[in-house]
Amino acid sequence: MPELPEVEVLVRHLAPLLKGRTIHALEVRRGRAIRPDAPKQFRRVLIGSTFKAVSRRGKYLVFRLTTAGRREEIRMLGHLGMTGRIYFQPDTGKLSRHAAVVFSLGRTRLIFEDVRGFGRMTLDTAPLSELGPEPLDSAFTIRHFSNALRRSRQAIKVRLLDQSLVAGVGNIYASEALFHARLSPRIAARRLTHEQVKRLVRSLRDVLADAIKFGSTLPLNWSGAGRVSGLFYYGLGAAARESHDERLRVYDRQDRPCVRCGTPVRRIVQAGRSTYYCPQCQRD
DNA sequence: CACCATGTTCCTTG
DNA sequence: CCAAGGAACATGGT
Repeated sequence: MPELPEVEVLVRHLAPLLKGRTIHALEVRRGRAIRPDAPKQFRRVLIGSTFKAVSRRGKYLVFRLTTAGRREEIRMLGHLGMTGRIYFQPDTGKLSRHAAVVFSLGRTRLIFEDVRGFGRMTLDTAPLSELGPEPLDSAFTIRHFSNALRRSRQAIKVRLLDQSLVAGVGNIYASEALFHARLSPRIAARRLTHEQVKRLVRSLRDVLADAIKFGSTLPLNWSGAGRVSGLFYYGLGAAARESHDERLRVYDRQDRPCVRCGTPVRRIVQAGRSTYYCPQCQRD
């Protein structure tokens, strides 16, 4: 599911539904899913508390809760890893095989499900302090970005995945933003000109904002019952699936024609991850 | 069987 | 000390 736009769309979905709901019971079915927390402590803190708000920071979901008789609010983080999903289910429904954490909220329950198990939920908020600026915030400036890039010989594509540089960009949108900016993924970060950095900042914003807009209009099946389809990991109808596939302009399009010039899209591996780009539009 | 997958963290090497 | 590369984590799809 999980890059900034997908998490943002999920947060917008969850926030109004969770607000005011109280956790009556909580089952940790896979201990790894709440690392580094201990299940006992995790349950003790959360049972009886009430959701106040849900927001996003980078790829993290930030849940704020309060408990009667407790002054400070509780913050719980959610990270979806590669295959995490969060959804509501009637209390009587059949639990998914990969349901890792189950929050009972009365007649419904909130499920954190994760096939591969790279995601997690935790009361440890330390990871937030490691994150760079939000790419869609005004605090993410060309000046700041340019300074941060100047210190690295690493390829720009690889740098974009560093969450301390800018928060929320993942493997898909890194390729998409570079294609949009017509920049080669292989250029060393420090070699980017001021003009190129400017273009990249704009492209990151455009690509991410478009994806959020697109995801917000998709008829997603939030129940968790639908089959996984595409980035949003929630069921889509056939028509929606088609438009979803066409939304990405280079990612996962190896050997297919570039949507701009027709040159076959190339796939390379950088830092162990696939990068897709058009060798014609994105020259070194 | 082989290879690939939206992410992060830890270990090693230079 | 830092930067960079690679393996590990775990499961499923093609």
